[in-house]
Amino acid sequence: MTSEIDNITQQRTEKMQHFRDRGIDPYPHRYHRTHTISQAIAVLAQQESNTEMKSDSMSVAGRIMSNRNMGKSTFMDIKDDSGKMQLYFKRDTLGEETYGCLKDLDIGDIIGVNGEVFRTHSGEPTLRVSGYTLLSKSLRPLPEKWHGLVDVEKRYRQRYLDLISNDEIKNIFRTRSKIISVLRCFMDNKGFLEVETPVLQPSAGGAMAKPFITHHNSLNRDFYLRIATELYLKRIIIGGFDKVYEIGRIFRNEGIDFKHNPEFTMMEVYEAYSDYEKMMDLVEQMVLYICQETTGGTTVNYGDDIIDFTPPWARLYLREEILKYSGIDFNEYPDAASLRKQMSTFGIPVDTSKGRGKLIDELTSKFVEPHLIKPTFLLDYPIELSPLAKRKPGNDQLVERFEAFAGGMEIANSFTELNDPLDQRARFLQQQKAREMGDEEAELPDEDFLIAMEHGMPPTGGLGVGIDRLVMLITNQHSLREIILFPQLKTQE
RNA sequence: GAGCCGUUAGCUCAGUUGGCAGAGCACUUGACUUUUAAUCAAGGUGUCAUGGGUCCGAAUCCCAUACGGCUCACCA
Repeated sequence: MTSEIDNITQQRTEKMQHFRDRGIDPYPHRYHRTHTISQAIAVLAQQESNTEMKSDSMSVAGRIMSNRNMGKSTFMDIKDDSGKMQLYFKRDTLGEETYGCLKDLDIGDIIGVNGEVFRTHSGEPTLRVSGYTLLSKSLRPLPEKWHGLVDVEKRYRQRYLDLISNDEIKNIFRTRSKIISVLRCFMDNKGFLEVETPVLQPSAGGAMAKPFITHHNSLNRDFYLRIATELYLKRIIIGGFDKVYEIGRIFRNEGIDFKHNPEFTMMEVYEAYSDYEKMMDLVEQMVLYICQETTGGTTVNYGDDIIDFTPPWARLYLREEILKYSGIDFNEYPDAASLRKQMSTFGIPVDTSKGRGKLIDELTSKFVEPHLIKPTFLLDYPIELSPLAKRKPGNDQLVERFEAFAGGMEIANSFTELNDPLDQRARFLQQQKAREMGDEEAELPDEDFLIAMEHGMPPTGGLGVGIDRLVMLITNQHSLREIILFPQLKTQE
């Protein structure tokens, strides 16, 4: 790009050529290391506590992170996935020629070294190098050693540099991986079957969101990237697998911000003969278990707050909480027009294309959600917002649905699943009307799904958990981009 | 999609009222056999995001564009 980087790359390319000139492959096929760096340091600690143990030669490998040349001796730091260790190269040990070739090594190169571990005067665990092997020559300079990589855009676009130079970043992604593995373990132990359903769907259903559209060439038709796994998982329940879950990538064609990435990871769970009450218990147990297995405790720090996941979580009614925080009782406004009018007298700007459900949703996210720091269930949602959920007995306007919140974010959504095919058909029709009124996110009718349900679906509890947001909570990160390795950014140029 | 802020060396950052483009790290050369943000001496390094404009003169002022951040809108 500029002459400077060309310059550095050219110098390093020349150094690489020096190795070739000496008959050394700068990119050898393999290297046998006997220990990781943390294992090597552990061996040193063993030797120190047991003086009869003799120090054996061992080999480790890693990336050179710093280089302190002192003339006839040289110190380097190398880093592998397990940690960091100092290397001590001495001319008297290596011989003049081998020692002299150190000048062709650079920060960023990956090397293998063998020797014995010892501790320097200042207590630093160090490997006294008796031989080294270049494993990969680096042609570009690393970010600055002290400040690391700070530029947020570069951190996301060149995440590998972020991982190399900012150690704490790796821990976030280790925790993310652990959370998913612990979650899987939890579900498996509860007897749930992990299944996979199509990402490419002829019609995008199961949630209210705009889909991505793609094209299948040989079928010559468009497909949608899934916005939810719901309708396929329910078909599986109908098929007789009583407890299923899927952890999968979901795609929604919407704006990007600290809480939203166009692709994100969600777990959906369906259990026959369960309902939303039992799903609340499941969520409480699940999140507590994940927290304990990943942090060792029942609480996490999230910003200035401490969040305790110990059950039971607060179970509050949506209507009462909206009333409490906004002063509006949506029961008094049975249609969109009257609710909209009431909201505007409260000075809340309202989009006239929104139906009653969307208005209630807006009241929730604007007035209630920010207060839900402690783990909380909000119960009983308006029917307009939930075309796949079963009505609340005794109240035709509400469904048996909850959303779980923590840290001011929604982390789970669940309902007692609608299994009455005639009601389901009517709800789809209602959604179609909303769509004709201009609601682009209304649920699309899915005839194939209706046929499935007409064969008989057991009473079922369903649950969706936003894995990314759960990871944000556990790792105390306040942007999705910090917990997704490659967050979506605009392409440059 | 709207508003505000940002973009200067490979990295981290200064840059005064519009008057020669700067530092540290990194890099090159030299000294140094337990250093550790090693130290010491010397050296090279720029499309000041991009494109226009104002001006004798622009990193600096104005306009547009790109990308990013924050706030809002939409959403989980």
